[in-house]
Amino acid sequence: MGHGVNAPDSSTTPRTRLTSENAQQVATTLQALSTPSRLLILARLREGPCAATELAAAVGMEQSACSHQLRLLRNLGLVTGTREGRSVVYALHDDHVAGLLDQALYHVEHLRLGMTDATPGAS
Amino acid sequence: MGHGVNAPDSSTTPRTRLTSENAQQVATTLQALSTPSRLLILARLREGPCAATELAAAVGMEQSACSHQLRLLRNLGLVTGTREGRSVVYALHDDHVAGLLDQALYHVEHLRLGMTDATPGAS
DNA sequence: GGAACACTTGAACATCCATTCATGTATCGG
DNA sequence: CCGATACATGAATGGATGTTCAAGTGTTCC
Repeated sequence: MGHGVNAPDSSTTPRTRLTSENAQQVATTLQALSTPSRLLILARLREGPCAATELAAAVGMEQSACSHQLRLLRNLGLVTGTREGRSVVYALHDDHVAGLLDQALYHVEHLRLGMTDATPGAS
Repeated sequence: MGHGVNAPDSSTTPRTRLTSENAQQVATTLQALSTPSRLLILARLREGPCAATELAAAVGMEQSACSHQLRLLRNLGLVTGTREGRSVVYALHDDHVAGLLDQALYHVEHLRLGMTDATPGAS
């Protein structure tokens, strides 16, 4: 086994039960992964820290738009920004973010295997 | 280890690399987990199959609104609906959905531990 | 057949949200 | 100081989305 973040066995009941109270907050956090731009930003940071401008170029979006999304991700505690000279270097907040990203990609990939069409708007 | 779905070790590079191409589809699927209503629906189904009306009551939303969201979840391949008498019994599509839910809850829970305020709109 | 139950569907509506454009702040070099 | 680079921020805009209301389909029982 690795030394990283270990998620619980999915065959057992999850420790954290979802209630009407925390549902909003969980949804808010997961919404960070619900848009291509943020997903690409996080995926880029998954491979290592990166300055804002370089990051924007890497994911192919305007610097301003990227900055807005980075602010959102920072408010959610998913990424951190550190001033370094004139640059601000961004990075994933901790291993849990990397884990969340990995597992999300893993499961979504396998979910798509059993599907013909995942595009909304189908009859 | 359990017999269920096993996600890859998060300390290794994920098998599925996120690209500009599949980012949209991954985002679309993950968006199913980005709203309290759908999250509650999935969490309820996580504990076993359930008829539509009973499901709506369980998550505290109007039957129509619930049906709309169920349609969305069905189009994404996350849940299945089976006619049974006059009822339509809903269930999670497979173990990957349960796994995705569990791991999402697990990571989000641990992410929130290192935070004071996750509410957007903060200065 | 017809009433009652269970669920779906469509349109209208209000809200939210990601991007763009323009401007503001901060750091470095000269 | 002043310009240039690097980011952040605010307002505006267009598109997506969740809910509600009203009507439609399907099923069971008498």
